[in-house]
Amino acid sequence: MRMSKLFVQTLREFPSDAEVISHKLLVRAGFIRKLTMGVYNYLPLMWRVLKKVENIVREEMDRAGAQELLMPFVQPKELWEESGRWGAYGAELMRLQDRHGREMCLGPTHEEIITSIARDGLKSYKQLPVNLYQIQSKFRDERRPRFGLLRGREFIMKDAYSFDTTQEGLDKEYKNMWNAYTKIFKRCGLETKAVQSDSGAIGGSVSHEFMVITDTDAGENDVFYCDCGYAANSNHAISNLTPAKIVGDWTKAEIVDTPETHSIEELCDFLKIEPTVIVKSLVYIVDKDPVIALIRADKNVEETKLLNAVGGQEIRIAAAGEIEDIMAVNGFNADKGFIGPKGLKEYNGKPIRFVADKTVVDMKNFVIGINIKDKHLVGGNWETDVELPSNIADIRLVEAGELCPECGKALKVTRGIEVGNIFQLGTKYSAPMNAVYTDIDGKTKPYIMGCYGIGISRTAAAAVEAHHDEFGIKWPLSIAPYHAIVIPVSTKDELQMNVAEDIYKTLVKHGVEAVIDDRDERVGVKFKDAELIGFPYIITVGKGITEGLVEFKTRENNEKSEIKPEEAAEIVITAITKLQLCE
RNA sequence: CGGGAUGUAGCGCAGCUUGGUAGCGCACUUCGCUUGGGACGAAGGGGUCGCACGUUCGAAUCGUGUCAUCCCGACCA
Repeated sequence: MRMSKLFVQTLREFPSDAEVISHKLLVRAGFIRKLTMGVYNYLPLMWRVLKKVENIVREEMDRAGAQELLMPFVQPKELWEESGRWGAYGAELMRLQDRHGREMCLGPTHEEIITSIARDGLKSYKQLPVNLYQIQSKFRDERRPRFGLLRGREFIMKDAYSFDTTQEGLDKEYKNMWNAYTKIFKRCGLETKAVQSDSGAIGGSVSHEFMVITDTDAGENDVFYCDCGYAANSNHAISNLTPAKIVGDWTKAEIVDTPETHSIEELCDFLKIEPTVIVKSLVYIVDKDPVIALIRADKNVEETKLLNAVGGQEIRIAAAGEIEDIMAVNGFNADKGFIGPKGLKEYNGKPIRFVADKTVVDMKNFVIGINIKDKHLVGGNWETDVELPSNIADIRLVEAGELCPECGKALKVTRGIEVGNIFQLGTKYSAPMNAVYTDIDGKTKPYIMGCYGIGISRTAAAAVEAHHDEFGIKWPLSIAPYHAIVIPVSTKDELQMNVAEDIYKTLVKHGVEAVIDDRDERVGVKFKDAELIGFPYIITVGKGITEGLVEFKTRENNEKSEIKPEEAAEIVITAITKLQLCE
C-alpha cells in the first residue's frame, strides 16, 4: 500500500470528547470515527485490525472443534418470550417494530436463536456434543456508552454456544474453551487473567471472565486476586474476614439519644464504639420496590450480589427523600441516619423485603436504627429485639486486604478490561424453549448448554490500552493493520526512492503487509504519522543510503539501528514468517 | 434516572457581555520554496452558526422550547 493512497486522516490534536487513551489514539490516528453515541465507523486501518483479531479467534475456535455459522442481527420477539427474556432483559434490549407492527429486537446476544437452531437440527445424542459460533455486530442500548470501542452500543463479538448431553461433557468443553481463550488473547498480545464472575443477564451458574489487567479507568471492573490463583470480579468475589469485635458492651437493650448522628462515623464518635457492633440498614430500589439490606456497618453492599439475593433486573441505591418517604408511609418521622428494619412493613402497597448479610447473623448486643429521630437502639439482639430477616445471603463487597477464601492470604485488587467470558448455562434456555434430543435410552432430554463470548472490537481497543506510548499506538505484530512502513526521507532523492521502493517490493513479495510513505511531505510528518498509527517496523531510507545504510526501528521499544537494506528486509520477513508459523 | 457543561467548516477553537449579515489554527486545492522530527510565502475552496418558534428594521449574539453530545454521580443510612 502506498501511503499517498491509504485512506487515513490523522489529526493534529486529540478529539475533545475522548477520555481514555485507546479512544483518543484510535480517533487521532484515523482508525475510527464516531457516527452517533456509542456507534463507530471502522475505517480501513481499524477494519484490518479487526479482521486480524477475528481471524485469530476463528483459527483457535476451529482448532478447538467449533463450527462457524452466522445468525441474523434482527430477532423476533416470540423467541425471546419463549426464554422469558423479552420481559427480563430490560432497557438494554433495543426493541423495534416492523411495518406490520410485529415486535423485533436487535441481537444483544444469541442464546434464543442458537437454541432454536439446535432444536431443529440436533435430534439425537449421536449428533452431540456440538459447539457453534459466529462473529458479528451486536447491539446493546447501554445506559451510558463510553470509552470509545471499550463500551459501545454497537460492537463486534464472537459468540459460541455448546450443546452437550451431560454436565461432564459441558465441563470438558468449558475447559476446552478456557484453553482456546488463553491462546487467543496471548496471540493478540494481551496478558489476561481468568476471574470468577457473576453470570448476569445471560444466566447460568459457573462463569469466568477474561480480564486484561490495567491500572487505568478504562478497566471498568474491580478484580480481587490472590497469589494462590484465586481471582474474581468484585460482583462475585468472596472473602474471609479477620476476627472483629461483633458483640457490644451493653448488658441490656435500651433506646439511647444519639443526636445529629447522620452517618456511621458520627454514630461511632458519639457512642465511642467501633462500627463492627453496628447493624447498618441500606435502602435499595429493585425494579421500583424498596429492599432493605442489613450489613455490619464497617462493610459495604455489593449491588449485584444483593440483586441476585432478591431477584430482579435493575437495582439502585435509594435517592434522598425516598428513604424518609418509606419511613413516613410506615408511620415514622425520622431522617435516613436513623432508619432500621423494625416496624417497616410495606411500601407501594407491597411488603418491604429485607436481606441480611452473613456478617450480621452472629452479632450480639448491637446498635441499630429504629426509625426515631436522634435515637438508636443499643444492646440489641436478634429475635428478642429485632427480627432477623429470613433471607440471609452474602451481599458484601469484598475489600483488598480481606482474606482469600481458598488459601487465607490477603487479597489484592486491580482493575480489569473484560475481553471475554465463558458461561455454563445448563438447561436455562433448552428447558423453557423445549430444546431436546433423544438420548440412548429413548427419552427426550434438554441440552446441557454453555456459551462463550469474546469482544472483538473491545479486544482491539484493549490492545491499544496495553500497547502505546506518548507518540502513539504500538500494535502487537499479530494484529497490526500493517507490519511495516518504509519511509524515504526525500521523495525527490532518486537513490532514496529507488532503495525504498526496492525494500517495499521485497517485503510485499515475501508476504509482509507493508506501506511505503511516498508522500511529498517533510520527514517529520512521516515519522509522526508512522508512530501514531503504530507500525511495528519502521524502515527509514535517508542520507545514510550513500553509505549503504538505512535506519531500522522497532516500534515496540523504539530502538533504532543503522543496517543494510537487505538486512532490514530480512529481519521483517523473518519475523512475519515466524508469526505465521505460530498460527 | 439525577447533576453540570457544550453545540460556530473535517479537527481544535474565538466571536455572544454591548444584535449590524462570520473569523483563527490545523486539514483541503494551486503555485513557489523546503526535505532527518508535525517548515515558510502567496492565492483559493468549504459553514442556512444543532433545530424550531419568538423579540427586532435586522439574531451566531437576546428569550422560550427542543434535539444532540460530553463529563460527573450512581458511594452509601
